[in-house]
Amino acid sequence: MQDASIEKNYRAYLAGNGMLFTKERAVILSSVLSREDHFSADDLLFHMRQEGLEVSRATLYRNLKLLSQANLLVEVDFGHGHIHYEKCIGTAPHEHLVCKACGTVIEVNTSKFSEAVEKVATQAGFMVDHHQLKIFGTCQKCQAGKAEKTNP
Amino acid sequence: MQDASIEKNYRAYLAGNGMLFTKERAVILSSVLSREDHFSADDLLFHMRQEGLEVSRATLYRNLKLLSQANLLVEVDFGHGHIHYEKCIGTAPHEHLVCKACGTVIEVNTSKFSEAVEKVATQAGFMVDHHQLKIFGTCQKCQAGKAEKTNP
DNA sequence: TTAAGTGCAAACCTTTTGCACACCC
DNA sequence: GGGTGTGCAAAAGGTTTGCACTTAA
Repeated sequence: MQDASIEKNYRAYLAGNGMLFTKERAVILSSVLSREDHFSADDLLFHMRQEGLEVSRATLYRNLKLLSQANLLVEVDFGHGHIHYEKCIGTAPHEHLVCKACGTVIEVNTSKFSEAVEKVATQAGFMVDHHQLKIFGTCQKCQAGKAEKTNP
Repeated sequence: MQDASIEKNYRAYLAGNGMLFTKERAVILSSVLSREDHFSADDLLFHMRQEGLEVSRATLYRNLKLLSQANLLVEVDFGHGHIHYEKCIGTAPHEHLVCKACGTVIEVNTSKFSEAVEKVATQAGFMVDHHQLKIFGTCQKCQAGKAEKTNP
């Protein structure tokens, strides 16, 4: 889906819920759509400020929550002490490998799990919205003892 | 594994790292081992106090982290704003279904995923320690519209 | 004896909230 | 115009930390 049509959908979502499409929402939406990685609220704020786009921290948090509710973002937690966000649209289904030694998050493209997830949940009468598989362990670099600690 | 032998292992782990086996550590270990569910630091503290077992909050946090490092606990995050802990030993492999409406966490016993997880990770040169699959959606009760909001 | 651990209280950090003002439709 | 959103600053809530005191080995 193109960004323009995502914005159109978002406007419709907002209107349908009696909410306004403000300039702050426009700016936040386009900043979010421009990111390919997973990011924290702080990351995003930092990058927005670098580009001269000013929104308050409170507004950003309020809107990240809203975008999650609108299914444009998912919240992910890598145990780094804060929430990470990830675009839903234009992102291939993938899972995360989290290195306990250096903190790196590796994405693995796979759709194998999705059907298994669906099956298991359905057996419990559960209606699936989305899932998160996180695999914790040690990345290749750290196994070789040559990674520098990053803390994304 | 019996609790006694777990304690023995833990003592060995501590000794091997130049750490002491204090009475606080003994009390926390046995409290943790007595729990079958997932619990927050605060849950545990509350229950310990009900049983007249006093440790300070700081000590509890320090020791929960230590128990995780010793692979006796895993940290899980259900997006409830705080970490949950879960015993590693004596717990069947299972995954979590988290209801977005009422917050309930349902456990689903399955070992199907483990081999798939292993395979995917190995292809990325990743050494698996443990994994967490969380499935977000709506539980049966909430689909029927008859759940009262709990926030575990 | 002495290095390691504990308790306390204060600090931290991310996220949320109350309120007055601003803005979208 | 009227209700929705924003910014600010303060609060909240879970978790961590500095420091003096205690304790295991």
